[in-house]
Amino acid sequence: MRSTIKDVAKQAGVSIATISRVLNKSDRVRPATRDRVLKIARKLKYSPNAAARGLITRRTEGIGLLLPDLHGEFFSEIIRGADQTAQLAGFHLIVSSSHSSKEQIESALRLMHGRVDGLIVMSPLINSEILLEHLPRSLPVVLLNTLASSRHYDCINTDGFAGARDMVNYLIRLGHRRIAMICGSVNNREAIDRLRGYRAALKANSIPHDPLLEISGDFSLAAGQRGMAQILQLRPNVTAVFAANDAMAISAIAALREAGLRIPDDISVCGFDDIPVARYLQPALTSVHVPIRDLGFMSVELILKRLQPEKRTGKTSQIHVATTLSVRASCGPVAGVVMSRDQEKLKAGNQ
Amino acid sequence: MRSTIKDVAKQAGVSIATISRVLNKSDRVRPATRDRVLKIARKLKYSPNAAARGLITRRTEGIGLLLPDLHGEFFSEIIRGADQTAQLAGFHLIVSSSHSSKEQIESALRLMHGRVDGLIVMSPLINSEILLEHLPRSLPVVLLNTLASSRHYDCINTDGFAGARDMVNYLIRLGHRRIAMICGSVNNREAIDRLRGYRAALKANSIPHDPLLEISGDFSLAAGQRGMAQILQLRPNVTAVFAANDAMAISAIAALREAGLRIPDDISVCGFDDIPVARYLQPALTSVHVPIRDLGFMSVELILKRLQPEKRTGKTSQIHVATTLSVRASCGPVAGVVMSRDQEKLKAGNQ
DNA sequence: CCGTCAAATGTAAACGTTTACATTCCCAAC
DNA sequence: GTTGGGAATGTAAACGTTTACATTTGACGG
Repeated sequence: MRSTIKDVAKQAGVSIATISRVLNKSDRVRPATRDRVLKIARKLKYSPNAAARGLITRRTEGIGLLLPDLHGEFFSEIIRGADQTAQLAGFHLIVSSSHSSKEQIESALRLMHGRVDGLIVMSPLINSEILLEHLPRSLPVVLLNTLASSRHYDCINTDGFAGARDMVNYLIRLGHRRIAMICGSVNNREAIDRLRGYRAALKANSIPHDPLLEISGDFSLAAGQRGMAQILQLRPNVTAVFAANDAMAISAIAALREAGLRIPDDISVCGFDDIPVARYLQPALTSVHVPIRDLGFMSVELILKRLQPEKRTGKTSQIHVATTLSVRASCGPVAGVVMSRDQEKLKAGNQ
Repeated sequence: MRSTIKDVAKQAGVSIATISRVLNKSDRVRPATRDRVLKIARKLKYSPNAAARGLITRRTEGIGLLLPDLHGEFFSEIIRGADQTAQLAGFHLIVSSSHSSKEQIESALRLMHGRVDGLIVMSPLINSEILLEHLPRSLPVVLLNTLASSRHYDCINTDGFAGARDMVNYLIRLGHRRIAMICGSVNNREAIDRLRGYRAALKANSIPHDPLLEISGDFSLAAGQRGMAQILQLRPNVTAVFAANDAMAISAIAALREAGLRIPDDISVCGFDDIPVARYLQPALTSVHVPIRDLGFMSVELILKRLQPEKRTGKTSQIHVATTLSVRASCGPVAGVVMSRDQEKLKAGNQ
């Protein structure tokens, strides 16, 4: 049986209040007493019961992290960013992944009650009203890349629109006109943003929009392969493929290789997210860089801020995370076109 | 303010005990009463406070997951496997990453007290005694690929020794004699096992052991690149490189490409773990397959089993997880050697 | 030697549940 | 009509803390 505060009190010959004082604020207790208590506590391996303490203090020192069914490096980088920040503040993370249905998110939120002081919700898929309706009113909440972003909550959103637009603009400047996009999951906020950015860039460059070039996908490795198979039917029409995330870009490239095509000579491919492994691929993957770990870091920071009593209320933060282009080797000038000096420069770009 | 059981009781005109009965086992309460209570509970958005309940039931329905500073897909697959299993049983996961020092693991374990019913510890780095000493005696614990594996705890260990040995045997059968290994972190259990497997295979095939071919590394992307740079000094001596994990294999391949070498024609490369992305790389990566997600899954299962009162004590499980070889394109017969029919078959292998 | 006061420590209530035990209720059997 | 008994519900203790308030202690000035 785990030892309790009473055990320590009995052995030390003092009351439990004194133990509590020693362990917390050291609210003026005689040094001799303190030392004795500390020694006995250590001997008994005493550590306060979190439930009991949480009950009375109304603080759990926990932060809930609700994630969608994320795969790969994106997922782990978010968690690592969040956990590192939380740990520094003495908080822990309750991670819950895979929410798609109303019931799942409901039960996940219910689970969090009484266990966390704040909630980070990354829910690009869930219908806005359902989510907003079930969000606790009593807890600080951060909405991360969530479809239902609202003025009433602190929000962090990566600018998928601008990122995608910039990437497509880059492709266009390389001479590409027939650019396909392998899309993310339907109803996914990030997928929608990125698709919008793609369309906007085409429009701004007076390139007619061709629905056939918008290939459906779902951010998974398998989807990239399927999507590319579909695109290969359109070849040699298509000279560049923009995948809505890196995972799909990676498997798209694999499909291309299998078909005997060279990248970027025959066809250019780029991704989105710039996961750590992107720069080490063959060819190194051109991608829209998202500061993934910072997303987790900033989310926790926002929660911690709200936990300070004086910051409890007040205007919500609406954080816009900018993306940058990581230009690497997987995109080149359109095949058969002589490179202009401009394009040479572009291709050299940053690492 | 969040509503409590008292609020519900008052509105429903019954005692709090009845509310509790309705919400828990439905311990014979009149249907009319039950319906009334349920309706009011829903109206008030009541959900029981986890801390209060945990205090009295001594159950938190939480499982602690202590992970080392893991990167990439390995990390996320473990968590996903664990979380999915936990969710099905109504449990949640408290994830804590990054523990290297004694203090860190101590404080992480302290944090868990009163918050979890069981603990999964993956701690290949920590000194055995320190870890074992701080493990709670009162909680079910599963040691996952941990250096300090002990008969007194349920343990799950992937057979890194056999996996590495098999891989090196495979390379030898392909004709390789000068095989370098880029190692994992020093003092890391998995790194040690894999290195032992490498040495054992060499010895069994009467290939003299060359310390120069054991390159230090730490499982990170950067280390693979560094390691390969080191190996390139030895070329063309070395015909195959075995990286202790896939991340290092990936960046090793990148370094090789940068040096203008072809894989596997000039040099063969293989990894360990077989992360999901491995099969989509260029060339597709030959790797030792580890059922990563199952590791998380099985760990949670073991904890849940121990939580059943009748299974509380009893012989500990010592689970040995076998690896398999995922033979793909990144390894081939040694350069300049004519392929025998045997080797042809080997290379064709399974996908 | 007493009264005063601050410092040190103790006492007990509170947090929101669950649950053993007590009570009430109602109906059936005598 | 009384009694017995099971079903429904209520009462209160307990879980392990924190903390407002009460009490004890001891030093010191008068």
